[in-house]
Amino acid sequence: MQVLDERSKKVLCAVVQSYINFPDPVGSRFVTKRYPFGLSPATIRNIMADLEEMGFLTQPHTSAGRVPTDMGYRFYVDSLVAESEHYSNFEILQELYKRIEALKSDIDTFLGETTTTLSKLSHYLGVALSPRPNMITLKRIELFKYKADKVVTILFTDEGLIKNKVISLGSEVSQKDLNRIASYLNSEFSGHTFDEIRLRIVKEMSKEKIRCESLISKAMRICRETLSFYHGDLFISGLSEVLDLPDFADLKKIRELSKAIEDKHTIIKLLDKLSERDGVQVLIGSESSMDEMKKLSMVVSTCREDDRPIGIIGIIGPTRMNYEKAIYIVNNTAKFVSKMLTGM
Amino acid sequence: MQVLDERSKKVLCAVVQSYINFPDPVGSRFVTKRYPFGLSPATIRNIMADLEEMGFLTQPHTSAGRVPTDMGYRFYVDSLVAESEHYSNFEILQELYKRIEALKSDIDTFLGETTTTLSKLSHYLGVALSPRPNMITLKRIELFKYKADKVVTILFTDEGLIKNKVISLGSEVSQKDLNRIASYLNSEFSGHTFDEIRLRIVKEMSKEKIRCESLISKAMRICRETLSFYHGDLFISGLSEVLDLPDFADLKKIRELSKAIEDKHTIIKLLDKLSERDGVQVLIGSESSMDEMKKLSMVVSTCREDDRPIGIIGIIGPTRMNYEKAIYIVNNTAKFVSKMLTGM
DNA sequence: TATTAGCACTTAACCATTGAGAGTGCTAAA
DNA sequence: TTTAGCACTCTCAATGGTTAAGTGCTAATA
Repeated sequence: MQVLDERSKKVLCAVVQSYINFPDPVGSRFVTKRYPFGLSPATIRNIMADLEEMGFLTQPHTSAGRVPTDMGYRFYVDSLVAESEHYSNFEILQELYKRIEALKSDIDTFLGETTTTLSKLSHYLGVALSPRPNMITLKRIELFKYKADKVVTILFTDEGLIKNKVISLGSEVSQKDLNRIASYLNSEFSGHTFDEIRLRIVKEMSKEKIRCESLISKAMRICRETLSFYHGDLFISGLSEVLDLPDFADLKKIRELSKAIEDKHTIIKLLDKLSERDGVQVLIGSESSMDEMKKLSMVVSTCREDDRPIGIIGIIGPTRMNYEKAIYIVNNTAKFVSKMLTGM
Repeated sequence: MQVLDERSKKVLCAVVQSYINFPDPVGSRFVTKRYPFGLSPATIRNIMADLEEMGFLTQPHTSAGRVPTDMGYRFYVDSLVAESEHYSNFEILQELYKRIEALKSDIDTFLGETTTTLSKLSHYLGVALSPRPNMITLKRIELFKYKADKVVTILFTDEGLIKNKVISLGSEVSQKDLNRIASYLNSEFSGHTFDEIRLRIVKEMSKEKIRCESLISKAMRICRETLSFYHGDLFISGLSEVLDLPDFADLKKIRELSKAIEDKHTIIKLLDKLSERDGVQVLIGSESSMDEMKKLSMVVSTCREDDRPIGIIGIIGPTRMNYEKAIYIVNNTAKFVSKMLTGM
């Protein structure tokens, strides 16, 4: 790929910025007016034609202005990061602190509320994903007898996540036995990740198969069932925010979006992949190589308590997104949430 | 209000039914074709004019067919109930059983999944509301020390709802003290509804104010905080289903709907009101006297375990809803869920 | 040689007009 | 009391002409 000279870069960024602020294809004349480079529309036209040839811009139709491609957005975002954080907005921070500080509940509702905060601040979709089974470590498990043959299991994790689940055993078990089972499970599995535990259980169970009704095999069954459903919860909110955007003026786009939201699967997969790296990450449109996300971008960041990742939060919006603001919000929210959780 | 003769009733129901099946204003000619009453279009026209005068039908414009008003739908629904359950659809039931039977978790996820089942079956919005604080009775409370000055409280209720919450105390408390607090709370509050407990706490605390740091006052604070957040959870799903309906072809309507969904408050209030009565209930459009619901109808039913209401489930759709099918689905789902929970 | 002014060309968006189609209300006949 | 006939109303889709915006190209210019 050819390298861009300084002037082309400036024009490209101007086009992207202008389009982000105002959802109409931007023309050469408009650029000269708004960004006084000291060049005439004709020159800008030439530059824009080059940029189009290189794949940074496109025209919706012959006689319209230009619109950034995903590649164009990518260039813009990268150059944003390069000149680090110019953007700052004290009001947003204040609002953020106010909203998040008020929440002191379990991690799940905390993450849920964080997404609404993100969406309110950004006017895009707020998302959050609690830790995946390979990242989450068991702290303690408690078992309670509950009606006839049912057992309530409660999982405490190092990440501050608490999960409960009702399990139906085939036969009745006394609370005393449950206590023994629980202490066995705690001694065996405390400190291990869910994935590790699952693996161990599979191994143990094949060994244990012979003495089928032993307490251990019951313990294994309980533990397996408890963990089986856990896959990390996805929180999304703010649909009504994005519906006001001109990008979703089209019914078809709204349908796509709501399908993507309801499916969750795709988004979880993406977030999961993104959670491997640290810091704020931006994924633009087709970069995700998911068809459902073709017209959507994500700005995400992992939250950590000390060194432990306790979830990933972010924003989903149209590719024509205010990346600067989104990055600012996500970055600060992630930092703030991390701090809150560490202190919590 | 005038009383309808048999013929008018039939015509009215024909119009409503036809409009439900096919979202175009229905004309006199169409009625004669589809519903062979042995009457000519002209006669039907006269009848329809009468029905319009009485408020059962309207015309979108002079030369269009007629469309039911909320009153028209109401008449139709009432006459449906009168001739009891004609409708039956074995496939739906099978699908229902298959979907719901697979779920054996805690009530919350159970209700959540039930809403998606409802929406998938009906192609409308599925909703569910867990019991309100005045209906839910505490079975047991457990307290665990969790990191520094934090306490995890776990509520067991008779309804099968298990809730947990992290509470930050100002000062550190030993697990031993927590155990004492828990057993105190259990002996005091077990068997009472959340609302009753809240009331009791307020009273006790004003009494207790003098001995501020006593264990009892700590217990009260913990219990109050635990209960304070509980207001019954609302589950909604199936937005992408309703977006395919012609009733929501308009962007403005979608916005309204998504605002209503996100607000939750309105819907909770409505469901709450509806949960007082038993059996399937239908609320049509403006009958709710909520502006947000002007164009929406609800079909709901309470679920009970034995005698105890354990939530309310239902369907939200456009006023032009297939009430017969919706009633059928809601009714059977409620019954089935109740049975599942009782057996669970 | 790089930039710019000028101009012809393209296209979407807007507007008014038109005609077809559907359905009504009214009147007079059966 | 019901029905056939007819004039009237209104929406919807198609049509065509006009406008405005923006381009690409060419020739002139600094």
